[in-house]
Amino acid sequence: MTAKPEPRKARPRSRTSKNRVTVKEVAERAGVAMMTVSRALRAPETVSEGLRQRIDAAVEELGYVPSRLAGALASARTRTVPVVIPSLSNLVFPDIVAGIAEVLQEHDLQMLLGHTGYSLSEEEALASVFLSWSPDGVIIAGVEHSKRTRRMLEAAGVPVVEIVELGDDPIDMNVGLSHFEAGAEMARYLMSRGYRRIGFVGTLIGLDLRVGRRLDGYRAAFAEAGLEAEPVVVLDRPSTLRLGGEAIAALLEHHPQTEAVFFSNDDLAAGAVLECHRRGIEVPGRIAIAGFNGLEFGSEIVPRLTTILTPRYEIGRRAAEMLVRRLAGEAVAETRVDLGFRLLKRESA
Amino acid sequence: MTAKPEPRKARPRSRTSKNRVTVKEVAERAGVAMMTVSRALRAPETVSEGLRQRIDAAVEELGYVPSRLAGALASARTRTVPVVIPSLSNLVFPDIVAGIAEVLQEHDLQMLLGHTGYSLSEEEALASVFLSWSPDGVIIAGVEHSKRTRRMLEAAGVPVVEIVELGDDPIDMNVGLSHFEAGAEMARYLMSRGYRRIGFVGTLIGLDLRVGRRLDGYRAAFAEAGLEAEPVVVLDRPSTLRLGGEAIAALLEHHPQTEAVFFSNDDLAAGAVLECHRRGIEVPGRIAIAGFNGLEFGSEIVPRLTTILTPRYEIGRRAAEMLVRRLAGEAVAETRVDLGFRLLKRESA
DNA sequence: TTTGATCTTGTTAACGCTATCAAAAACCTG
DNA sequence: CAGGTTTTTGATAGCGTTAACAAGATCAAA
Repeated sequence: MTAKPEPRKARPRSRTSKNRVTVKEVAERAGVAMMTVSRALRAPETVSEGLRQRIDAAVEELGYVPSRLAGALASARTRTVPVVIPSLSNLVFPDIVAGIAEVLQEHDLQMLLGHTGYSLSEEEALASVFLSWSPDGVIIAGVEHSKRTRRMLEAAGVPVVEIVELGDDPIDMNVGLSHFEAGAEMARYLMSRGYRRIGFVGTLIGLDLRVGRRLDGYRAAFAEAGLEAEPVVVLDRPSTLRLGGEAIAALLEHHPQTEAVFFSNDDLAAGAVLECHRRGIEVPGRIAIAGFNGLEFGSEIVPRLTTILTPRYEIGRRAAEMLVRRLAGEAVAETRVDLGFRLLKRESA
Repeated sequence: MTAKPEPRKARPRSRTSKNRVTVKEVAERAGVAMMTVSRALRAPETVSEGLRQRIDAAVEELGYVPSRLAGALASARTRTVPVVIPSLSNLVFPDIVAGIAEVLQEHDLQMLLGHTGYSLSEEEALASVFLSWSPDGVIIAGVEHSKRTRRMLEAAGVPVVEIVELGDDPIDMNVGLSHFEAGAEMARYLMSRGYRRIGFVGTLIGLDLRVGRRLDGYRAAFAEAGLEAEPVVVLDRPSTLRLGGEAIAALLEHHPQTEAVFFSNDDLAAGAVLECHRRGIEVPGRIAIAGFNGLEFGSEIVPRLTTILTPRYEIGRRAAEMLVRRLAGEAVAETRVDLGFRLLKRESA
């Protein structure tokens, strides 16, 4: 009990997941130092022709695949950018993601996609997981997050781009459009067409606060014109065509004087148009219908959907570009980019 | 030059990405060993109440966030499952992904989503990147991959589930349905409705070999009945409603005797129905139209789309469940699961 | 009490890679 | 061709964690 025990030696063990080939083996095979192998793979031009060939051969023969895990840990760079979006089934996001993916790929950055299901707590959980992987940057939809999420993102010390919606106080960078303005614009347009009793139907679920913004803008425009926006129908389920159909049916029954309806997105609006078609209700004769987003199907149905086109792909690209520029150490002058929207005046309203 | 240089000592450096808080600091603060901190976080029940509290407090005070990178490297487990799908904009995949995500989440596994754009080489690149992150398992759409992709997946030594389509020689596990059978079933159904001149319109792009399978089955059924499937129109762009509309227009012009058309998916089919609507062409009177997948909008248009419903969500869940079971060390008896499909007989054909 | 079994805690050595810096080699230049 | 400069290559020490094992502490049974 008194004799100071000499330091124990833990015996080596084989913890290696499988018979993974490592740089060491490649180095031995090629007769060079590990470091030279590492260099030959990441910056071939810094290694002499001869060695490079020997190394490449060894890599090929051994079927060496570098462990990004180890590389990332050693270099403190993961070349990884998580993208947090609310939903995959909402066709708005694939377009955005496509834009992001394209740019990130060009710069050899790996995109990690996560969806929150429009839930703030999910978003928080996702952010936490993603950040624990030490990403090089983060792209996240929306400007409203839980306090903790915001704190984590700020503390992460990496570039963050909030997308889709423009906020007053972005965490870092922000690319999107004013959903308030878009809502107001549509309201003005509908009024300009002579409609007066104009309803609003939208899904207000969890994180999809963009809808709320559009409604706000919508109301503001009416207030300005001395009119009142009504009826306003708020749905609490994810938007589907079916839901839009049900909504228009209910609305026509309970508020028969309504002349036009602004739906919070094209899915609902198109569903309403289709429902009217089935019921033989004339659009826009009996009731005018407008949507939001400018998805493809809006231009295929009859009558074609009046809607607001959002620059989704462009938002994705721009966000990724800003991120990349920041990673390259360049200063990004404009950290808040408004990409606007376009009113598509078509036959449905 | 002669004196053997004594081993150089590289001086320590600060490579730490930022002022990251590490277990070490937490341990010091709590007055315990690093290992105890590690344990307290991963398996709290193995640490005594008192220490656990001190550790939790230290974690909280320091704002410690474990580095998964380091953890994964040390434990040779990343708790990560890449999911490789062809496309995000094809509405088929979000359903599958939702099923997968749900199960993985329950088991604390992180899903990494990647899309290939239906390109084999993209798929290969993606597989390579994902594997270099040492995932715990892989879920990948389709059963046809490049030789190298297949080799990499086999060599990875982790559970692999190929989904959507059933193959004869899966890499490991396989969940899906027979697209050949589905195509044949639709052909038989259309024939049973009395149609004889039945065309096929589909997009055959890159990796979407499922369409080819459906066509094969379709042809086989015709051959069996002593009829010939024609015309067969092969498109080389991604499916959209617009494309379906154009296709039906062209087909009616060049092959006016055609009585029915089987589209390779609902997008095309719905686009065709809408085009006919615009042109005042009766469906199915003048031309019957059938689709594939059973997406929502098929039941909202008029006439409702006759189609084949695929169990997408279920495919996702099942695939993830099999993967999880394998990770838990359980043997999975049935490694090839046929989840079938359902013919939805509606008004369009 | 003693002894063996069980539970907690700690020590050490990886995990597989790359940043850093130094040595060696190759290249100039007058 | 000496001396300086540039380019290549190499040795070492981490990156931040956890597996493996060992030692102490605690407990139960005898």
